[in-house]
Amino acid sequence: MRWDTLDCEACSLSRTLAVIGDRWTLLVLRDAFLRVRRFEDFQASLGIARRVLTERLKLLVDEGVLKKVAYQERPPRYEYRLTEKGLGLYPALVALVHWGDAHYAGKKGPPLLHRHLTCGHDFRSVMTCSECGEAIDPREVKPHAGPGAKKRA
Amino acid sequence: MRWDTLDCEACSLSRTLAVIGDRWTLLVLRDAFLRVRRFEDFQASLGIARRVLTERLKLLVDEGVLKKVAYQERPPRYEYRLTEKGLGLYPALVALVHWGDAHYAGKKGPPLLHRHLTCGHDFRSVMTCSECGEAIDPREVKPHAGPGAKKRA
DNA sequence: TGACTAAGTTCACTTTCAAGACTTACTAGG
DNA sequence: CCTAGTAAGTCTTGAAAGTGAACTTAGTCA
Repeated sequence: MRWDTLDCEACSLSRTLAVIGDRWTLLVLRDAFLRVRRFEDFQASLGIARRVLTERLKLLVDEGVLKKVAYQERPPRYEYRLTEKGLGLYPALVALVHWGDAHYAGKKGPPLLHRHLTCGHDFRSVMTCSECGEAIDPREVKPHAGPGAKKRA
Repeated sequence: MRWDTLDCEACSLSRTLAVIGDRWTLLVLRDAFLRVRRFEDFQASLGIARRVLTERLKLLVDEGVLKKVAYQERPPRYEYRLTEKGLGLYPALVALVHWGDAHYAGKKGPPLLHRHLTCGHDFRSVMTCSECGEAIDPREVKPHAGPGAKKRA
């Protein structure tokens, strides 16, 4: 299988990675969640090749994860903002950050904390079941084929 | 910044991506969660270059996400199993899958469903606050510097 | 008209990946 | 002892992606 055919796989993870799985894309999204919006600001924060940044932003816009919005008309200047679809990636992003906190924080502790404004505390993400509200233990999950599964011969 | 210096960044997402951000790694982990264990089985499922698979498995073992265990002694044969650290990636993985379900499932629906054995239902993941138990809305989160933040000049 | 800014695009080189073949280690069985 | 088989790699070549820096474009403003 080739990386550039991931979007054709009957697998939601493959299709997701077709959009956000290239190098730097999740870090671009991290910055978008930290309210970075302009090309130069993404570039300054990440320090990556400008062509790579251009390509990542374009794909995210094409897939509706970010939207390119004019913030000035004379001359026309653009910024990139998260869409609802893009906001939907937040749980995955925060879960990755918290996993990194748990395993790679170092002696000083995590570099970034997340304050839940609703209750006023710094939080860790807990993944719960949409049906019963319990925290999910991967040992208590059984994957099974859904309607979009590839047919077995 | 170069991709191969991500682990040196004062950012948990960077450090996480240093471990799981290369091509195919999350798909290797997907298969591990689906109980694929042997090299040939990963290779058959993914269809990727054998050298790439070797490298991905090695890094995951080196970082303690998978463990390489002998399942036979004569001749010695190995399989790769998730560790507790590896199980900790489950929330992020499932969040990515459910995001893909929401946006790329197609007409038939998602290819794979997840049955929560505790309550007997297929579930979607809901990320909640560890402190108050409410579902997290990214608009109600404020990131702020933690103890491991890089010092400002 | 020249300087400036933002947002790209281009170039030469390096690194990573794809595809397939090949190698190694260690049997089991004749 | 030899051969065939299996699992898990390693190697080679060509293609694709990424790096780092310079350059270009568009549209101002003074």
